[in-house]
Amino acid sequence: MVSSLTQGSLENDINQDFQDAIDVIQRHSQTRHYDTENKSYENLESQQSSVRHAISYYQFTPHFEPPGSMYDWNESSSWSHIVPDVSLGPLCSAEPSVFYSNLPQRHGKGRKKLRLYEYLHEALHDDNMGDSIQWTDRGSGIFHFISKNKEKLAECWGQRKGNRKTMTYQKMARALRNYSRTGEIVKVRRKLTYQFNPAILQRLSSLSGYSSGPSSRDMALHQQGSAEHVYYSSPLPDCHYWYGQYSYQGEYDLATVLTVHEDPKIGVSV
DNA sequence: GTGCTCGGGAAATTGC
DNA sequence: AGCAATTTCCCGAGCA
Repeated sequence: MVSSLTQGSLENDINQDFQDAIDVIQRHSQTRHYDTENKSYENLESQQSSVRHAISYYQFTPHFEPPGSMYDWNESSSWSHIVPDVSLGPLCSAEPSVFYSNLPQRHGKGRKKLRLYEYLHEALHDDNMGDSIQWTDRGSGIFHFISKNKEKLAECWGQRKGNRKTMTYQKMARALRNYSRTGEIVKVRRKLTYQFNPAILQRLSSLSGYSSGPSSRDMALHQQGSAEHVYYSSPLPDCHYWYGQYSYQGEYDLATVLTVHEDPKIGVSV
């Protein structure tokens, strides 16, 4: 569904912005090499045991409403609009992110504002934010905030946006809850844990050059627990499948999440 | 009871 | 001016 939704209009819409994004990405790739895989490995390793315990948390809101008409998955916001203001205060500048600082400022007309979910995706690939936000399962777009430092990330977000008052995790979480209405990000029934919509994740990952596919560690983890896996076959790929999990599955099996992204039939084209 | 997290209503703010 | 996307404040609920 998303494949057909995204392809046509996306190509038309992105054009110049996408070219800009490529420029940004190229600059980025020249200036920094991310060890996100390793971070992901460590994270997964540390959480491997907790993952099993976590499964019981994954009881999704039965009243969750798929975006449907509310959210247009054709949305093709450019990546270049996430260019930082480079006006980060002491908190963030104290731990400068090359990712941010090397990006050019582009505030031309038609540039959309930086969205929170885009910032979070950036932060997930920012080593400096590794103590605030981490992937729980990168391939599935599940991430969690670190309780101890979640306020730091929130403050950076607030500074990035140039808010008058200090952003707090509570306020940022309120914005995240709004996403569950529109579908960009949904809350996972686990403490401080959220999940990107796969289509959004795929788009962000593609545009930023980060693979959203399962890492070898993911695969290893997957194989390790393969006996426990339940392979849900859904005739509806990507979004429908994703929403199906949230809407209809009584219990969320993390193994399913690890599985679904390995199914080539359930690809999300961008 | 307390602290933390979560969920959501509602008004205000900001940028396009 | 209208709208989208938050931001801000607030209240209540559940849990350890």
